[in-house]
Amino acid sequence: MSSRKTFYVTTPIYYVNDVPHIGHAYATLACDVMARFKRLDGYDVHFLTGTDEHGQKVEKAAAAAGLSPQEFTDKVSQSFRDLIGVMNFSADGFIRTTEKRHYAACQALWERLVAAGDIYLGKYAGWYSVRDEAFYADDETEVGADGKRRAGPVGNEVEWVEEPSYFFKLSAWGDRLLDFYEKNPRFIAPESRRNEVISFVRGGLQDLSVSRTSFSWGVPVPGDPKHIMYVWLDALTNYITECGYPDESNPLWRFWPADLHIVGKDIIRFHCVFWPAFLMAAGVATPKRVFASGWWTTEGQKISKSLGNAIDPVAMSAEVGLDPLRYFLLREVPFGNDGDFQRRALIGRLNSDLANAYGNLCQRVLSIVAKNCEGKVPPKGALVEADTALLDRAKGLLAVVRAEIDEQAFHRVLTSIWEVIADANRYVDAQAPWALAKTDPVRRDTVLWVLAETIRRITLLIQPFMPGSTAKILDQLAVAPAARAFAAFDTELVSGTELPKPQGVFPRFVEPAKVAS
RNA sequence: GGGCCCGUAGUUCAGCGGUUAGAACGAGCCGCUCAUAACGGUUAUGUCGCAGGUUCGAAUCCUGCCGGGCCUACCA
Repeated sequence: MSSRKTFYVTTPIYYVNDVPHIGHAYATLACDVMARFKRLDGYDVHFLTGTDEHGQKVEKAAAAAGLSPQEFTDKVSQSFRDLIGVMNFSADGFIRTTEKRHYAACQALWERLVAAGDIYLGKYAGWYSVRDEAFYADDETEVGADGKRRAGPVGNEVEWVEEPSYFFKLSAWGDRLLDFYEKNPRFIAPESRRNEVISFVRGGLQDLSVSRTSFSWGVPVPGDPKHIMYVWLDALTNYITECGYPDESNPLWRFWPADLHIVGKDIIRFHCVFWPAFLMAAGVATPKRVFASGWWTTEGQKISKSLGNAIDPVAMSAEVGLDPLRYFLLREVPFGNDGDFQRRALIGRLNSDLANAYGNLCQRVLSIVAKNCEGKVPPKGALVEADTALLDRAKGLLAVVRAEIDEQAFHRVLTSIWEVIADANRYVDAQAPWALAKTDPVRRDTVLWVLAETIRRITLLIQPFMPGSTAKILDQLAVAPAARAFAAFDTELVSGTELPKPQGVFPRFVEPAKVAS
């Protein structure tokens, strides 16, 4: 029915072995901004997040908690679903790998891979450490003085284990993957990740063991249910399960292939090597782009459970406000880099960028309008050069921001917008509308109109980052909900429109502990 | 061991062959008073990690070294 361009963006599905922290919120936030931006820009958008719930670890964690795996995952999955509300994420779908539809999709994909001749039954053999629950390659082990073979970080004893396993013929896909990367230079970002992946693939690929018989919490292999599918084959499939795979008549199938998978840098290989190989083998279109985000540290330290220094997005947003937190995460660090979460930096951004620059700009302009223009959008008179210069900068922003959004360069988007905010503050000082009030009210009105109009344009563009706060500002400018999409970017505020009483949107943050001195 | 990335003002970073190396935040001084003690103007600080080399010319290219981070597959 719709001929609009589609845009499909996904978060990683989060492993339920962990409770949500700032890292999860960060990846989902980036997707949320992409989704909101594209919706405002007229796209038919689907934004998916969810939870990855299978595997031996979950099985064991559930047992330890005295719950069935299903009860356990129900509980943890819900905490991720709750994060959506807390962070004001605009997810269209939430998928769980324990859903029936997902089993169906995984099994269908498996059968397609078997039919294509890319899966065979073999034997998985290796040095296994019971303590580490992990296999080690030959060269990762060494025989000690006591004649025992050891491996791993703490040198646990290993034994030779063989178990039947299905394999995916990944070794046959190296050249086709390299070719794929070359023809699709935008497939992996940032650049350094792309280099890593290419050098990994150039180094040669081994066949991938894609089934396990050592546990049962997962998707059974069709026709051989003693085998459970390798969790990554299972997990990656979620992106097409959502679109209805294998039923290509499903209305959501229009979204495949995905435009963007945002992932953590730790799972880049699964998304950039295994996933396209599986899809190509099964004859399914490959996603267009995978972007690897970095990690956050806290005040210079790695986030770890033992230090208990994980940033809780719920508590943090309750303290400083949700939108300032969202702004900070995407402004402070170039997306794709690692970042350090410093409280001082967060407060600094909140006060200087939001309260002083943007919030105060809105407030100073709107309060002059309220006091001088009968609370209506002032009349727009003849424009002079200074007026058009500012208006043109604001108008030009949409094209700049579009381009940066498509690169996931969120910090540059915000930098560009804030340059115009600084211009607007300079313009206020230069034009001094409070002085014009006495000498030239007509000119004053035009100046105020130019400012209100500039604020409107800027605010439209900030919506994806701070949806709650920008809605309040647009309310204060009496911009109708229908006029908040980018299709209305090049309309103008209509003089004479009644405006509500202005109210500050970004209060300064003062550290409660700090006593005024 | 192999590979990738990074080291530039107090801080976070931009610049990636060409006049006296930039921005923001923070600091000093001045101005303004519409505004959330907010805004504007202005000043200051850098052996551009170290050492060689290429070049008329290098933060920018090459080599080596020092320091930091990441990847080097089957827990996810």
